Amino acid sequence: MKKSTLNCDLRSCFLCKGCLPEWIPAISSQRQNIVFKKGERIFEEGGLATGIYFLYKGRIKVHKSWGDEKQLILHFAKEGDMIGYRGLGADRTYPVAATALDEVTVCFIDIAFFETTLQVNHQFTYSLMQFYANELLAAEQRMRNLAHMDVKGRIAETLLMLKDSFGQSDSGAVDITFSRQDMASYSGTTYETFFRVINDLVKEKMVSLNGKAITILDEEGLEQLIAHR
Amino acid sequence: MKKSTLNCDLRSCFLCKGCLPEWIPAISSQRQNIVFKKGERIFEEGGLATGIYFLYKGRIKVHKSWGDEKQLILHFAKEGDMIGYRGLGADRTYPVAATALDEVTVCFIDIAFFETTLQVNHQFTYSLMQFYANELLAAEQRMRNLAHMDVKGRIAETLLMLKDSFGQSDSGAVDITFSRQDMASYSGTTYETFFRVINDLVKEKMVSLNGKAITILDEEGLEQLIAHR
DNA sequence: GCAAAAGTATGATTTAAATCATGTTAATGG
DNA sequence: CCATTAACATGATTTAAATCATACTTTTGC
Repeated sequence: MKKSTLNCDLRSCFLCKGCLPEWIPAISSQRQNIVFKKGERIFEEGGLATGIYFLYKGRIKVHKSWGDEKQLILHFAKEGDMIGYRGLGADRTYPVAATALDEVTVCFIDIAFFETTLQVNHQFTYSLMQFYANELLAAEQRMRNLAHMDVKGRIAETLLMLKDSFGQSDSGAVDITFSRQDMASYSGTTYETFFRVINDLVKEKMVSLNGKAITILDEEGLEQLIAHR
Repeated sequence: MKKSTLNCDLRSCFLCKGCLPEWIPAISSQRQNIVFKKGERIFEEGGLATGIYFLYKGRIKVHKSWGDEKQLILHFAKEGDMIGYRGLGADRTYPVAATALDEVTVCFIDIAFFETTLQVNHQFTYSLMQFYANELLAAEQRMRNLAHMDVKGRIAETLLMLKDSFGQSDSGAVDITFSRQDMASYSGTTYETFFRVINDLVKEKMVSLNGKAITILDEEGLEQLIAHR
């Protein structure tokens, strides 16, 4: 973690897009651009919530752990995404941890300033409320999936989600490059099981492997694995 | 479902407590008090979101189904609670269903009026945002539990949650009276497994049974089942 | 440039929990 | 009030997925 030389453009993140134009200078004077190295922890689960982060460059995983071995990845964040917003809940601690997956540049907004922003920008507060509402929907959907969908379905869902958010490589194919470990943790399974299921999917010609990358061949097929049987 | 003769008191629900006093007359003229019979569906999963409900009397379960057999209960609501707020998300349909567990009286607020309320009552919008944030936290906690905690732990958690929200019977003991089916669906397991685990807990003297009711004897013990091992 | 660590690959074994099967008891609506 | 359905109880069986064990391969920090 170190101060960045690169400053964000004050217009591509959720915060800057949602605020009154008059408020942008205030943001500009308060924001701190910070760089994290690959693998570095941005904040810890249970740690004091000091502020909100807007991701300017790179990828971050947001996760919650069980014991010290198992973790569930809740979210993969990319450019433009906001993280740390879970710290706005009841007890002002982060209920999750966040780790950089690449070298990452973030814009940090102090929690006190963020709250002032909410008081001043009513429309932004409304957008944030809607944002939370949608996150809640998604979380409950995944809750149901963890409870009732089988692993294969959950992995199919993970692949499609990753394709939608991170897909489209330069080659035109929909390549996905996260570690199997992380993709398994997002799916709520072990990496051994993840690996086996991916092998099945390759046999069934729904995906193909080129080195690390997983390429989706049959989106329809994957969607059918998700439908309740 | 029928119109209620009984009207709510305009001060005990989340809406009335969070709004400007000047807005209460507007609420009063817009609200509709409705009664649902035990077992009646208040709204359907996937149905068009028409408004928000505030529970004035009785209990409601909020659930999401998988196929037509399995369901996951997301929330048990009681007097003062708000339901239907998940319909405020992206596509204006309820992502969950709600069913009356007793005879229930609700106060229904039309979605258009609710949105006007949000525009007028900034502090209420802020409270609602915080409410969602806390729900999100809780949902993600449960997601992790479904992924990594064993059934016994999840059932212990369910019992403690029910005790906190619904406990305290007249006898002073912490009695819980929901159907085993529903408690199992909340825990993310089958009722057979739920039953077996409850038997174990009885043997271990952590709970006791008096007819339908489950009484918690050893809260500490249950909490230990939740701690990650 | 090399060593240690992190990630990947794969088969064998175990286990937790779901499913199946069957009987009993309790609700509730016609 | 009786009948039909829903909820409860319990043992036997199956199965999906985790765990264990072992080997290989790729990173990356010193």
